[in-house]
Amino acid sequence: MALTQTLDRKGQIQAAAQNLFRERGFAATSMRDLAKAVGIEPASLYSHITSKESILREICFHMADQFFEQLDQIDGQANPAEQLKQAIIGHISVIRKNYDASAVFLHEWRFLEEPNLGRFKSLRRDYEQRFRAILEAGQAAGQFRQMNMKIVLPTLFSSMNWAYEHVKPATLLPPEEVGETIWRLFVQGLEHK
Amino acid sequence: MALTQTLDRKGQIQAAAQNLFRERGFAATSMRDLAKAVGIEPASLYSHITSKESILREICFHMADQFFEQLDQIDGQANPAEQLKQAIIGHISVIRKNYDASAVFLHEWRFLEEPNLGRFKSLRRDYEQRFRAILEAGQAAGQFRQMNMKIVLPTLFSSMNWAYEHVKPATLLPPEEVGETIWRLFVQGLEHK
DNA sequence: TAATTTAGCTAACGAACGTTAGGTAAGTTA
DNA sequence: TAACTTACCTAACGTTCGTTAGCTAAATTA
Repeated sequence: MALTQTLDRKGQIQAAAQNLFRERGFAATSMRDLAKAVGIEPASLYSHITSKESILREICFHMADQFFEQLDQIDGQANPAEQLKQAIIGHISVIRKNYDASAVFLHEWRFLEEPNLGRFKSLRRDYEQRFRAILEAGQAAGQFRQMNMKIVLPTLFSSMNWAYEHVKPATLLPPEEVGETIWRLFVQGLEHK
Repeated sequence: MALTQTLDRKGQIQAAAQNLFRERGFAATSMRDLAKAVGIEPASLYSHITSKESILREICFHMADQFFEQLDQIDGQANPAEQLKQAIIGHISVIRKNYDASAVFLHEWRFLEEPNLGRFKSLRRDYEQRFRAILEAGQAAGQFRQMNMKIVLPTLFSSMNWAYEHVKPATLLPPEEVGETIWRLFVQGLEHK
């Protein structure tokens, strides 16, 4: 990440780890790679962290916190379509603000060890349920058509999560534009009315 | 995959590798893990393959072949919306027929070494262009609304590619149903007309 | 049947892995 | 100033990594 010089050592390690874990994956990144990126000896990392997995753990759970915080800012009075729009834009904004960390959150969580792995999966399930509730409210209110939620829900998440895996230029599209386009695609479809 | 007993050794190695690379990732799967899954000694693998990367290479390019074959079966006379439907269902069918291998294709290709990595990326770009051409034909014909293709195209691919990463029950939904639901979502949207 | 190939084995190579032990020199606190 | 803490170092630990060398016994071919 940028502005590394303003971070303390712990922060530098986390930032470098986010970047390396994103680019090469957790398993293919060695502690020696990480130490080199930070500019210290491998053994010195252990003055600041307790294990390789602990770095991954902090990245994953910190991202989870941010996704939940964003959900809490949705207008509870708005109609389902409007709530969905806010949730989509919020989700994408969190990804965009944490380019490296969100890729790690999305792809590398499986290298968490128990009990963290179980806790993580549980949080993820809760988060998905919040989106499901919005979609079902839309159906109950007659605003959304009846569709198989087992398909629509993962499709929505896949659509929101693509942002991290593309090259920088594409990801520089403003989150509001990406979010609104995906939302319009989902609500109105490609076809002219 | 099932029916291992009907495969020759090379085929068994490929099937086991597809499964392990999907479940743990390429980097976190050792040749000793692979040998154990096949039931032979690690060194014996090298009677059938030339390197760990060569296994990955065969998986990735074999999947690429299948995706392109599927595209060639689309009805060139049909209108863009119909062509899109066929392309989506075809893409998802290929994934479904190759549950493990498609996950490897989608996630582990970055561990290819040059020049295979470059060749792979190029094939991928070509494949995406074929979908883009269908969408743009729909816009040119006035059937699809004008939307930012830099967003719509990756959204479409993300939507099609989720199938592999979910637990078995969800993936047992028939490809036609998944494909048609995603297609309807894209063309008509969630909202009632 | 003799010669060759195939498919596996044991053993081991050098390199890289995550991590720990133990020390040093500078900065901080009592 | 003396005691302690912090942030790093060098050195090395035991393990695992992908892969090779060299062998054997069975299957195949001449």
